[in-house]
Amino acid sequence: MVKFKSRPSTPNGKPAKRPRMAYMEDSDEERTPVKAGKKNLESPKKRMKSAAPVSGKQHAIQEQRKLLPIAQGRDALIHEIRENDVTVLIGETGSGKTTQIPQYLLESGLAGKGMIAVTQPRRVAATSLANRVAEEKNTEVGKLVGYSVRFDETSSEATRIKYVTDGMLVRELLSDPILSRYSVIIVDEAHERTLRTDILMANLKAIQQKRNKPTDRKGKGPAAALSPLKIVIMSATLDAEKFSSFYNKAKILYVKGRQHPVTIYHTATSQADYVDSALRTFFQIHTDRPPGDVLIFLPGQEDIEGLSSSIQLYANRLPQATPGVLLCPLYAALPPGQQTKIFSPTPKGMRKCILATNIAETSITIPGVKYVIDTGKCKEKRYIARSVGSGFDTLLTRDITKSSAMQRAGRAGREGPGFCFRLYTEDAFKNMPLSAEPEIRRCTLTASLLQLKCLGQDLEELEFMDKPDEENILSALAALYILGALDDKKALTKNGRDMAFLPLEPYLARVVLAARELGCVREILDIVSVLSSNSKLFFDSADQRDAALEARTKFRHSSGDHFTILNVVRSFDEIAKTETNAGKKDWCHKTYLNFRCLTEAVAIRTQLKEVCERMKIDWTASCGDNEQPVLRSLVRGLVQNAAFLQPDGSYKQVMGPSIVKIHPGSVLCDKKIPAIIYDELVYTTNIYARGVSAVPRSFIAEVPVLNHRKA
DNA sequence: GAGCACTGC
Repeated sequence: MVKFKSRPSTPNGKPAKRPRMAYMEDSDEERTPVKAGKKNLESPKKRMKSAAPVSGKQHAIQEQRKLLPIAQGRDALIHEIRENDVTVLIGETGSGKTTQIPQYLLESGLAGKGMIAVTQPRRVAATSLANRVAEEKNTEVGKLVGYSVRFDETSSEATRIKYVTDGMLVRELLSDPILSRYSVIIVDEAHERTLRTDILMANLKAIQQKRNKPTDRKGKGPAAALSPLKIVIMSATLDAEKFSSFYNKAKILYVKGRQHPVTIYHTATSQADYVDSALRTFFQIHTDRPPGDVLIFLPGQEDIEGLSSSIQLYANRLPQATPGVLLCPLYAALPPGQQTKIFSPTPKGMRKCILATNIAETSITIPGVKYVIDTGKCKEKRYIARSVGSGFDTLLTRDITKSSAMQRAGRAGREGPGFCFRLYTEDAFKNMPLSAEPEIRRCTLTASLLQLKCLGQDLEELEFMDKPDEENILSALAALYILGALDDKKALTKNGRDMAFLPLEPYLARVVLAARELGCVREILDIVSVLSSNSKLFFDSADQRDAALEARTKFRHSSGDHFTILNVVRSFDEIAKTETNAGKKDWCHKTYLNFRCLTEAVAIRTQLKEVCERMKIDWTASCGDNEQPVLRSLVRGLVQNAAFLQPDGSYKQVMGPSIVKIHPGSVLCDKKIPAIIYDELVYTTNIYARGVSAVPRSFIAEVPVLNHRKA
């Protein structure tokens, strides 16, 4: 039995005055509430009438819009944004800020002749928001309202509101450094502080200084013809002051959300085994509480699989009268077919139990959840910079942050009053950091540094909300130098510019450029496309491990994972010649390959071929069955990731001090290979090299930069 | 002997 404190507490840790407190409702912060002001431009009624011919569905949509919490503050919001160059808007979940504000700004004429961009950290968000807003505007997406994400652009000359991924806008800087097409840029989900959001926010500050300078508008300097830029930063409640002070004390506005009350319980004592506590808590809910689905937050796949089978075991032993349990695991690497189960309605007399990673915190909203069990744990990727180019990523379980805990609790109150059981004490909650450290402080900066170099900027000089770590910058500089993207004066080389032009990680871009010299671009594009796909090529869940290994043996290649990938892609291409989409899917299913990964890889490859053509790279050049050019190309990009076998069977980095092991998922695991190169190094239970190939030692020695360093 | 989540002309 897990003991929870009998008195529930509020999500932000303050004692509950009322037993059922609305999520995020109380706060002592001084706020500028947004209310319908007197400076109304037009009455709400008039506004709705002006919309296109009103069908029944349209009417319902417009009625719904009027009911959104943000609707009553419309005119005041427009007024504030008109008066201020930068506005920080804090909007709680369900306020409607992301769909409504762009429309308000357009309707008020505030955008002038320019476009309104709304940035999102995730692709799905950008596309689905554009669809939603187009529907509200009673038009097709791609006309007045459009979107732009990688591989998928739906916008036109007529587009005035464009939903884009933040990465897309950063890319756009390369061709249009002052983002001249836009008159308003709305940065949404700014609190997530992704690397791209931070780079964008730093650039926006500089761009606005250029575009809004009064002296320039009088006709002096190059900015004379520039139209001013409005910036709106939108975020969840935390960190408002930080955004505001970054933009010279920008005005902060608050919009209320619409969220059902969530009652929160903390455990009385801290729990040694969070998986076991989650198991007990689930059955306490299942036997004591009324119907409603349960969402359990766990750090990763391993815990999800473990807890899932324990729950199944105990559920089978319950008395017949107890409702059945429908288990739904949910993590990114799960085959999509098994993810859809979550959205289908819970069968009568059953209780759905969703076991999810962080993916359910922001990316996927699950209907019907009434109870949340929060283990208080997550996994975090963190780059450890080590002297010259020998850093590695860690992926370790750690405690979550306050903002994450609040987000998780909020997932219980989407459709009605809910309950959140935190498997940690109230003190533990109070001691959590407010929000996660921004990515710019904990991720590899190599790709961003290269992009900035192309803009004539530098990580050291650009003004960021949080400064990147010195060691991390040095490590990125070293990496780019080794790849030949920067010269010894830290200046961008021709090679570097070409690398930035390719939509690939710098090291993979270098592999493609090497393949150009060695005449094996065709093979390299096949490999690189899979490596830069988001999803994994091979599925691996505990229950089907042996069958999967068996089905895949025909792809295994003795020189390692890169050639194994090439074999898979070649087979898939063969199948694709004759099979329909369903046939390809079926083939993937039988061989335990991820259809999504291969589909994405094919899209990336197509894009890379187009880019190659523009760069005058012959992508049809092939080396046939000669493996040497392919391995040489890989070595050129992965030279930092080379390791030699030691007498004791371990591997030692060539350019760093670490002892590494070959990841168990690699085809070269347990093999004794004199020299290897690898895609990445991840520290979990050991320092593991993932994506490994065997290469002749001489290939590593012949890379120019190593000769340099010896000389 | 093992894989949090995202993104890109």
